[in-house]
Amino acid sequence: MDIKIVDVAAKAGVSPATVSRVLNNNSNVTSKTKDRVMQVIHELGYQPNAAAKNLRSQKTMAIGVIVPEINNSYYAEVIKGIENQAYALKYKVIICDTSNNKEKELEFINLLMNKTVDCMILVTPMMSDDEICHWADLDYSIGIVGRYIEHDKIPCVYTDNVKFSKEVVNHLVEQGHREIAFLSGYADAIDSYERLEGYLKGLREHHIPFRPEWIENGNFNKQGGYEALKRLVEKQVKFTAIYAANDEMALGIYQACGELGIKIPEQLAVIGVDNNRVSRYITPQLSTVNQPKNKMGGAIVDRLIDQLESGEMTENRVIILESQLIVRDSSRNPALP
Amino acid sequence: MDIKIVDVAAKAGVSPATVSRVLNNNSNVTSKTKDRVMQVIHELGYQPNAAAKNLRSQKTMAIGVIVPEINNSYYAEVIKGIENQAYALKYKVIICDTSNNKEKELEFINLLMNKTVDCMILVTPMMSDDEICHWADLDYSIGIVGRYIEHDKIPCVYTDNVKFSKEVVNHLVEQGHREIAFLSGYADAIDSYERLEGYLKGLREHHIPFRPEWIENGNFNKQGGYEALKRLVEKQVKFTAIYAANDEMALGIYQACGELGIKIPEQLAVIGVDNNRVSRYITPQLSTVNQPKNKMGGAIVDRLIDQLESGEMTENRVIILESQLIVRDSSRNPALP
DNA sequence: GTGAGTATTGCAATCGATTTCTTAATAGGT
DNA sequence: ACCTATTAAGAAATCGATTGCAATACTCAC
Repeated sequence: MDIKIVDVAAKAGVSPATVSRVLNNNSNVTSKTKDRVMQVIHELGYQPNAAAKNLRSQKTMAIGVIVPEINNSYYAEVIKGIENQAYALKYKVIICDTSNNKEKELEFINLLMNKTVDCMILVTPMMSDDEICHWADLDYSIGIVGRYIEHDKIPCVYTDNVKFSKEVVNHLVEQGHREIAFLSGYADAIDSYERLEGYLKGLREHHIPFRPEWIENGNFNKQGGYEALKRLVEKQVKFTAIYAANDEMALGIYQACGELGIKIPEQLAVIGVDNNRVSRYITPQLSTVNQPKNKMGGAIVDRLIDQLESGEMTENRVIILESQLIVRDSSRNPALP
Repeated sequence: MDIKIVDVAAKAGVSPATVSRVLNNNSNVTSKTKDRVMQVIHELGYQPNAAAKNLRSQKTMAIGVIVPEINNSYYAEVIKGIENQAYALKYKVIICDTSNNKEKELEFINLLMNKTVDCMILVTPMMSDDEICHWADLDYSIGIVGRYIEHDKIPCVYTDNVKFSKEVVNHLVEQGHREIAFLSGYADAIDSYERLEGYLKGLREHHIPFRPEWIENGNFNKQGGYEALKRLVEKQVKFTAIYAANDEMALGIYQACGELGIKIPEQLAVIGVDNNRVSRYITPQLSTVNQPKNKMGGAIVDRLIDQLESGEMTENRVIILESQLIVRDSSRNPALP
């Protein structure tokens, strides 16, 4: 049915080898035969069979990407960056959405690494460092977005959670707050841990004694944020500001405050992380931290492909990109000038 | 380096053919040898080489998906539905983001259809019907999301743009409006055309004479919506309600109204399409039309794979899913009970 | 015009799994 | 116990492109 390289070869009066050479490296082919072959290729609309090509050349020109939720805007933006750079480098992108399911994640990794893709990008906050190192030890070519991994062979691109979390605390203190609650995400996600760490360091830098009742968990989703705030209020915890480990939970906080009649930012300052689309449109506008998501995606692709094609470790294994505190109404003290 | 089927065969004391049979159809293998082979497979951690498998079996178990913007929530949700169903049917998903670039789109289609994927899903409002039919005539196995195509071989899943647009107009009329503007998207997008058609039919049903100055173009993006509203006001067009062909443009309308001091919904009723995440959070809450995006993605996968594996056309080539008018504050007449 | 050297091109092996065709082994019936 | 029917397993061809090696054609100098 389909047209094969032998068909092209026959019609052009050359051998399949020559056709292949025309299509690939082009080394040592007369421009006359080259033209003739190209002519036939266009006439017949020939396209090389990818499966055969992959098998023989041991390359697929494909990158696998594993994300927890493709419809979450953070991951969608990272993927966008990956897509763009992959396209520029002539790679295809296979996306695997794990729905936050770790089983699925492992399954995908196994599925893809058998010559389905040349390398993989993990954008997963759930998997442990050890597990990730394990894959790399098996000579799987992988890159990580959003966290740091201590392993020679694994390029990482991320923003410094600890650093920006300290900045968040700093900002809240500047606005006059001394009682600052923290709303964490999944307990086993690396981001939760690091943002908590930054929060604690921030408190310490301002000599604010930490109180355990300030910390609640909201599992990174809106419902979790809503419930967490209600718990805090019910337990009569005293706090004038709250740092949510992502914007999604901050939305839940807004909802709970609405129901409880708590005014933002007058009675409670709120700040999130992610710079979700919604954060700019909600009232009052939500302060947040913006991460260069597109750039992170692009950078990891660059690094991985470079490593893949050069066959050796790239110079800058670890790339830390700057994130940016975006102060909006939800955390601004109206009493200050 | 990697473990191959012959290695497994050797260690298990059988032929490669037997190992293959154990892994695939399992027809005619003693449970004793089967167990032994499985044992060895696990010991060695053998995974079949996908490239070889694809070449020999002429199948890739992969679906290509072409979308204009992966970070647009509408497409992200459709993709999520595709991903889930593909996973259930053991297919992989290759995503191609065209950034609304038609050249790129054609390039991707050619790239993928050469045994890189078994079939493709186009979620593209830009390509013409003729072009799409052209691919199908070349025996490319494709499915369409979001529009109807007149072609035997192409399964389509969509919501009825005309129908819900009439409902939108109907709703606005019920709220007391007779002067209703329409904000279109790209002129060459099928959605723009059909929503306009529904809008016009809606006006006619209510015997409202149509005025050409009511129609503006906003290219489906926020900036376009912003500029379009300003143009309408500048031209002193009279209208008390506006139907934006998507929520994104409605956001632009909100911004323009804010600057011009136009109150929503008191002075202008606004309604969009898409049920964007933002629409629920913006003030006033934006009325919109919700499409079952996940379901659309899942349905097209079902249909395509069914067709692919049965080898014949599925019964329900055309699937029309119900969309749902979501009335919120932006279009509710405060004077009505 | 001849020979050395290089530029083109073809032949055939190869990538790793699947599958058809055979052969060997087992089961079943009388 | 013997012959047939059926099942289990192996040998080898196959999918379609790439590539090392061999062969031929061509160029140029003397």
